Amino acid sequence: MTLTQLEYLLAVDTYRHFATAAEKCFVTQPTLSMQLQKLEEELGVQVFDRSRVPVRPTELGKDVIAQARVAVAEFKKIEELVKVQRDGISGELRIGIIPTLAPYLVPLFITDFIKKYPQVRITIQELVTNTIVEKLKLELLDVGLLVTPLHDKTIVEVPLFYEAFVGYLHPSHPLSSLKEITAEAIDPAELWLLNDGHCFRSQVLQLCNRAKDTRNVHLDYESGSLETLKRIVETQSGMTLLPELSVQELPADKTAMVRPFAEPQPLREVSLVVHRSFLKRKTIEALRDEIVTHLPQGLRERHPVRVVKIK
Amino acid sequence: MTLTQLEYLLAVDTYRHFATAAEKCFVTQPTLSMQLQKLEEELGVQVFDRSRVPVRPTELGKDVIAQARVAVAEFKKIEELVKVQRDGISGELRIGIIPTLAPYLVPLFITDFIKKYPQVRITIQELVTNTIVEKLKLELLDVGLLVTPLHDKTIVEVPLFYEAFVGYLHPSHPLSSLKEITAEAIDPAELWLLNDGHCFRSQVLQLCNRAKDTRNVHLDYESGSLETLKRIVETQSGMTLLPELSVQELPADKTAMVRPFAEPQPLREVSLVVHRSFLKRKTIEALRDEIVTHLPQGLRERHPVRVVKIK
DNA sequence: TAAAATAATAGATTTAAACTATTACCTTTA
DNA sequence: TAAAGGTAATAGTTTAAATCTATTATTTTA
Repeated sequence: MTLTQLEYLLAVDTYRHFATAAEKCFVTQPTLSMQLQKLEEELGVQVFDRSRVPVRPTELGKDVIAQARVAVAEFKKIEELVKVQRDGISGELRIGIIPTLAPYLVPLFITDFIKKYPQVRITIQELVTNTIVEKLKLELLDVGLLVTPLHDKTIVEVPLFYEAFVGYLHPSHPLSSLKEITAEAIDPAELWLLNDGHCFRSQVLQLCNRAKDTRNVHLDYESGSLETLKRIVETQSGMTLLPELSVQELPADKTAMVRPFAEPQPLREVSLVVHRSFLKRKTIEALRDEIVTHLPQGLRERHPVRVVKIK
Repeated sequence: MTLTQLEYLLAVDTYRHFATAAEKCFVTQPTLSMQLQKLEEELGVQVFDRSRVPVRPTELGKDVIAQARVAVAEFKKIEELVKVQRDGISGELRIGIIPTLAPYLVPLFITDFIKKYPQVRITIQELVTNTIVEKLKLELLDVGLLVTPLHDKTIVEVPLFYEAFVGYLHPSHPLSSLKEITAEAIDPAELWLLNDGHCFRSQVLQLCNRAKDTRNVHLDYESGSLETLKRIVETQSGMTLLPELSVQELPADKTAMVRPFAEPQPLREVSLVVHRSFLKRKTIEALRDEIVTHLPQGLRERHPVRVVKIK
């Protein structure tokens, strides 16, 4: 059994396709096939069921793959150790972040982070929660920024801050006359909502005591970005709920459309999450510190009161 | 970096000698030397300081070695996983056990264990606590049976039972007239003791409130085995302290020389200990179960009251 | 200072990993 | 139902690298 064989094994598990896996490993498909056969022969078990398309692990194969991921991760930490010692914080950092956080959180810290750690190459992908979790498990991402808790044992959550929900209302909306709003006063049926799949959607519905998904809320139109929702409220009518960070830098006329919730404000827990293998630890710790120090004062100091849980 | 290279690395760390390490890896010394050089070159750091005899790790090398041990252990678990699935509990099990426990504990479970798990090849070594701990760290032992706590973060302790101390007195001894003895009544200066290095010695001294080591107790003669101490008390005079298991199967005339402590009896915590890498998990769990089920009734059900800590 | 011990180096040999080309075996589709 | 396309295995060759034996360079010990 060699380290290379395990890497081929993990690649096949990740891509579920021999040729693709081989390409990602920079070898040809027969090379990968043969090494996998040798590995299976040595272990005395079939790891993949090749009779199905796409290939998939056997039952025992799943355990082997899981342990192989642990072993290979521990292996990589040896190189990491030496690298951090020699070059300081450096290397590639692949971040996955949910779309309702990205446009407001990333600008806060990104330039200073790049200035402080010029040796780090950052990749940022806007993805929904489920995709981030999957990619973390396959080691296609190093770290995720999203809303927790996830209730996933293979993922480690590091809470960063607790973000309030706020109302965003057209001046014509009945609740617009109030200084503060409450969950009870909101009719979920008249809320502009994000597409299904965004965790912010389910958080909002849950906040309004509508655990189950709802059809014909307002219209069939459902947006993929908070900015679209804001634009609709601004130029048309109705209301929507937004996360606090998205209304930080509004011009005065638009700030007038924001209504905070009455205390205790509903909050969502925003966390940095990593796979429990804890690769690139130092770099990720640097990222966490950099995000936290760049948060608006109010957010950094807030304690969790009523946190909206997803699902 | 290959798995083989790491194994060479660990072997050199374990034996601190290239030729010996090479032999244990079943390769020649030049092979091992070259692979280690390649590894060091690839990592870009010197792992061993060869200018000293015997060779020793550099500061950074120590970290590399520690992480390499973790990685290689996780690697081995892949094979273990498959093996347990295929063959059930099997393979080699190297047990280290302290001399004050071995002759009384091993006979209790060993034959039934061998009968139940014929696929397991057992090796038992009688060693003092420190040696067992060192060998566990170097993976020269799989499991230790000794008295805890050890206060060592790399070792995991699984308490098995709480064993009482008892007095063993020559009929002529003044305390012999009493039914029970107490620590306060014992003069440590007139106790027959084991050699220095045995944890039972320090436990007994601690029990009698003599934390520091004492010279000229009784005589210069200090025994290496409890059986010798017993024989001295039986045929000569004086007293000694013994662990409970060592007086389980005595003939009537000798049982008469045993005096238990008054409640609360002083107890020592006997544990199964393993390295935190948790190799051979299933086999070791089987061992633990087998030991516990073969304990004398009284021992198995006893709760810890006053436990004598070592050092 | 000579002998012994230890690790590094040189060069040859063996082993095995990787490549190209092709085949076998599915599934999909025309 | 045959043809096309996709997928992994197999065959044979080349390339790379791990290991071996023999020897040298250095340090330690007697």
